[in-house]
Amino acid sequence: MSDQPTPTPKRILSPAERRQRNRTEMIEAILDAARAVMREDGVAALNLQEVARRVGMRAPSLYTYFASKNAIYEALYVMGIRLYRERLTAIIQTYGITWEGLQAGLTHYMTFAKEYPELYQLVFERPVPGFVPSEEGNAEGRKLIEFTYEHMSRYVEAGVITPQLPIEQVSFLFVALMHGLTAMHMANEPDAPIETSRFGSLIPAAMALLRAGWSPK
Amino acid sequence: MSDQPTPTPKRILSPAERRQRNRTEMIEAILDAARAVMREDGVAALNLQEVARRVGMRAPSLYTYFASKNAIYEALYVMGIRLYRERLTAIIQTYGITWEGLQAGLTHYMTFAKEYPELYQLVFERPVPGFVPSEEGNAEGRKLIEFTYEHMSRYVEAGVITPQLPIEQVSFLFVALMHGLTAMHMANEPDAPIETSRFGSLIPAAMALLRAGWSPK
DNA sequence: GTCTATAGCTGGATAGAC
DNA sequence: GTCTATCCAGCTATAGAC
Repeated sequence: MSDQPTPTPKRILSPAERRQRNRTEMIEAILDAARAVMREDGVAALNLQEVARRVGMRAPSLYTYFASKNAIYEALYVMGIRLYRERLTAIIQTYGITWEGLQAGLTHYMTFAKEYPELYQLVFERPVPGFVPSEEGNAEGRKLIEFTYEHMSRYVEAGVITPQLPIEQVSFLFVALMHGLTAMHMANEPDAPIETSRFGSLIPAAMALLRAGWSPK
Repeated sequence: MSDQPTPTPKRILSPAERRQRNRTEMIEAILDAARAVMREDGVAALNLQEVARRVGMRAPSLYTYFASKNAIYEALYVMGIRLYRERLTAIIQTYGITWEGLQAGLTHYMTFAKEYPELYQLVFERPVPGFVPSEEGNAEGRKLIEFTYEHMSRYVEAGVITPQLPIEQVSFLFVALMHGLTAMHMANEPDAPIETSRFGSLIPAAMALLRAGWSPK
């Protein structure tokens, strides 16, 4: 036996695995291209021929990877929800259940819209007439709503905010305020940095006002 | 001379005037049909052949009245802004500059979205990729913004609200909150009566909270 | 898996007869 | 002013050769 330490060998992929890997990469490339088109021309203006051109193939070849145009929307819808939730989870872990954490969590809504406008619109608006997420997509959506609600509850339980309204209503008001500020931000100065933008800079003010309203001591 | 009192005669319209009247009625009929299609299929799904069918003609004939599909969008955009402002003006005149007036004015935003969803979307969202209002349309838009701002200023001057923020920011926060609540209302229960709906019923609560935040005495 | 070819559809807009 | 006929463009999706 050799006393050379056995280096973990780079496992040679089987042909089937290699096919799988290439396929996965292709799917990612297609989704990336689709997102780029949606950003440039609008979510509803997604166009398979343009997507195909960008990944170096012809439109019919896309059907090897996605059953339809709607399947691409669907995949991106689920991706958007998961990405939003992952980022929010990371924020909570960084800040804990604190006033700063609440502010960061709210700011995240606008940040997400700015950084991933195509995913934001797909998840939080109805930009595509006729596109309705499948049951799988809707299940992800419900998970996000539940997550948001639980998230808000933790701030109340921890005493970070002491609202005089049921948590559900508090949650709605926060979401509505962020949704509205985000819409105004994206319509008027989508490229401005959030902290100093006209609408992003209102987030702390809004929070302070709301806190004063809820906990006037 | 006859001592019969001369009844004001129904003035006979000249042929040119009759043509003009018919034309005006036709234009109104076309706009009405277009709004119906937008409501049913989505603003972006407006379709000239369907509009023509509903007013009893063929698509090419529409071009006698409107230069293009975009011209129809444009006309409805301006109509939406004017209608919104007229209704708001009426509300102010009814209530005066009072707390109830402020609430009615805010509620009007959601009411307008519910009653005229196609005009609401056209004016306050960007539902049609590629449609940008002309200079005339934009001028109307600016007038509405200015009107809102002045409207809000009057509540401050009258002492109905005593914000500790610049009026511009107060105005933004109100608009953002209403926009967000309206989006949630229209996405979740567009047919519910506003006063008792999940999101419409939050309007007074939101106002009270905001007032407490601003005027904690 | 990728291609060409094409079906099949929709919809905006124009030309020209009536 | 309204029509028929048509152009033109764009797009999704499928069939079948390679």
